[in-house]
Amino acid sequence: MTAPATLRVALPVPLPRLFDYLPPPGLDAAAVAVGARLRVPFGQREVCGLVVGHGQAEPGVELRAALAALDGAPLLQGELLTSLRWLVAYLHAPLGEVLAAALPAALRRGEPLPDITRHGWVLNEAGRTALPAMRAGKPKALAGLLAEARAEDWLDESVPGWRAPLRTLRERGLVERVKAGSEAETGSGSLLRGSEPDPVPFSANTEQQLAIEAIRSADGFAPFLLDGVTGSGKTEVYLQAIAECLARGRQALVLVPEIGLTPQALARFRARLGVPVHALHSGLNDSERAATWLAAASGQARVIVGTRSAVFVPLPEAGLVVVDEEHDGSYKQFDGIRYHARDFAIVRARALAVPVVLGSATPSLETLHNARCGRYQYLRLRQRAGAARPPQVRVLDVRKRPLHAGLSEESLAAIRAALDGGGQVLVFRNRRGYAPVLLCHDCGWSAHCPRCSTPERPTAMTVHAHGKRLQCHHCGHRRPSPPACPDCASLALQPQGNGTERIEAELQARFDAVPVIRIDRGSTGQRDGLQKHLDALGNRPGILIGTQMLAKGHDLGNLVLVVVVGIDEGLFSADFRSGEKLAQLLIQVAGRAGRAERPGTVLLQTHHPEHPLLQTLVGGGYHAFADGELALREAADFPPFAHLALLRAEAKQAEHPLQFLQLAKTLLAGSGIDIHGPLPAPMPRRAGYVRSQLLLAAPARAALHAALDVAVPALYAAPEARRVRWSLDVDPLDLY
DNA sequence: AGCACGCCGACT
DNA sequence: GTCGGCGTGCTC
Repeated sequence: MTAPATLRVALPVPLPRLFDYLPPPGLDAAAVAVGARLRVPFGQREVCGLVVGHGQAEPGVELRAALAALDGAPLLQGELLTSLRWLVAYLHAPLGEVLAAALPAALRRGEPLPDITRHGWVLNEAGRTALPAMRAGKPKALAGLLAEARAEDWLDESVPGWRAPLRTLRERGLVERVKAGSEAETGSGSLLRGSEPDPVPFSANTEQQLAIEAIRSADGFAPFLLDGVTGSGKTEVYLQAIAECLARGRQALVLVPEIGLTPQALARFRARLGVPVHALHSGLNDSERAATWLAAASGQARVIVGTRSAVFVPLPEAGLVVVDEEHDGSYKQFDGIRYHARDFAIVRARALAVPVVLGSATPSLETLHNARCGRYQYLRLRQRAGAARPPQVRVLDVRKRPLHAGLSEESLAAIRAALDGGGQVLVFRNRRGYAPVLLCHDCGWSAHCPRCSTPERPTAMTVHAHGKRLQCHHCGHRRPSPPACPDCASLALQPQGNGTERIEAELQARFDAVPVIRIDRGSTGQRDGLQKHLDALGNRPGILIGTQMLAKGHDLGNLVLVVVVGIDEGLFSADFRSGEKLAQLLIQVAGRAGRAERPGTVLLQTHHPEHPLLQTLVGGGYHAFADGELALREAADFPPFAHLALLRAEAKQAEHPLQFLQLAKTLLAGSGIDIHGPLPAPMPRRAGYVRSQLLLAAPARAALHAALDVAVPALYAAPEARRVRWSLDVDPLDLY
């Protein structure tokens, strides 16, 4: 007698293994497809997993039967499933967790597939008869449109408030509801068609045409870096490439950063492309997300624009992938499955054999390096569209100057002048969660690690124990905080940091005649809250105060001055990527000023006016900075010239993370990769947990992964692992 | 990750 | 006397 057939199931649990089940009662195992969801008993509970294979029961192992197969056809299959398996190997993460992360939450929980049938409205016989005689008004206007069947989603986008006049037509018995593709639908498939593409002719300059032509002539997988300054028309290139892709009958996927998916941006895509554009972002509820995901899987959705997790939509008819603002840190997931959506987008484009366009005014050094090595085709847009002129950038030395809530008197005078001239001001506080650095306000001195610093790359020591102690986060070196500045003997040593609240209070007191609006997560509810604030301000003089949220996106029509405070932490942060992040941020913020006819001014307040990053950036722009930074990274064996992974662990008892990481170090020793640590994390205590980490580095990616392939399974099995919360971060963006 | 089982402190 | 703290172990 042959062994019973079984189902191999990946479950959403942090265990690096699969589980075998007998098929649900009354069902043959072969009838359950790979890629379908399966509800199974698991311990004392029920969970929903994915079938990833079939097998045979081994003698002596008691298997439980699955409860129900949830899908007749696979949900995950083909290229997406293959790419996700690649991701599992790359992240060294459990298959079940990765597959769960790729599914929209509603489907992950095992909910039934939502109905994605599209409906529309069309005039019936009576309606066509009545139309000519109708009184002018909204019902008649709508009736005119409904001479042809129109989809509800098209009406949502094109005819605001259409449901009220529709009600009138329905009460008079003039219209009927139809399904897309049904016989009642007049015309040929008109429900699937959107509005006509915007007839406004598109005028590309030479550089844009070259870029469009290069993307058009790509055959199969072809990665592009589209490197263009703010206002150079990257979006126009995307739109042309997408239109081309649609014309070939293929789907397009566009990834945007979290703050980039504004209603205005979507409206522009919709107006220009003439097909429904499916948005996938945090503002949607679970069933809307599931519906969009399925619409992509069915081929119904032709253009999908979404944030990080949209990289997991199925694309059975893919033709193009775009990653806008590819340098943006929000593409990296920071908990759970720590994937990078930009990197995974490239993997998928390769598997799908389609072009992938990475766009940015400030490309990440990884991408820039790939472009310069010839791995990506390098497309540059240097010309700004229209009359926009770049802003004037000035570095403001604030050493020994009196500061008012962190603002120098020169900055305050500039703000006064800008407001008096009827302009708007943005006070941008750089705050990216850098660990605090001790700084001398009189001379700019800050503490550097004597063991890890080089003249080109000083490594800051971070402030611990309420300012009493300094510690290097690379080598663990510790010393007490000095009572006075070792360089100038000043007592004006202070940990960096002036919150936006204090700046707001100061500016409100000084400029009480104009609105002072603080924008941050606390003061502004969600994405729409910010837009409402901006709408209320209009073009009137006023002051905006904020952090990253204000760096880009929303247009401020009358912005003439940007004051940037708090950049010194970024100049000397312990994190090797802080310079790159600061440079990108400063360029992006500067791009906010002077987008109108008059050039804007950007003031950079600093205790380090001579710092090479500022000098290079102001003098030579982002690419001059990137040249220097890449040389430093190469000399110091940092990415993109080395590959990193960070093993983190935390527990309430300090010895547990150390024991765990020590074990990891033992498991990895002898594999030829560099191991640094275990070190206490720069912010070692959070909510009673003690955190520690082990940094792994290798010049070649293969060596790093070979070492992890051996060590990670052993870590899962180790008793030390159960006493800590641990995670592995491949290609970490932050070293903490 | 959940969830149960199991063995020690402050409460009705 | 029990309610509940989180250490340890297991999940086809």
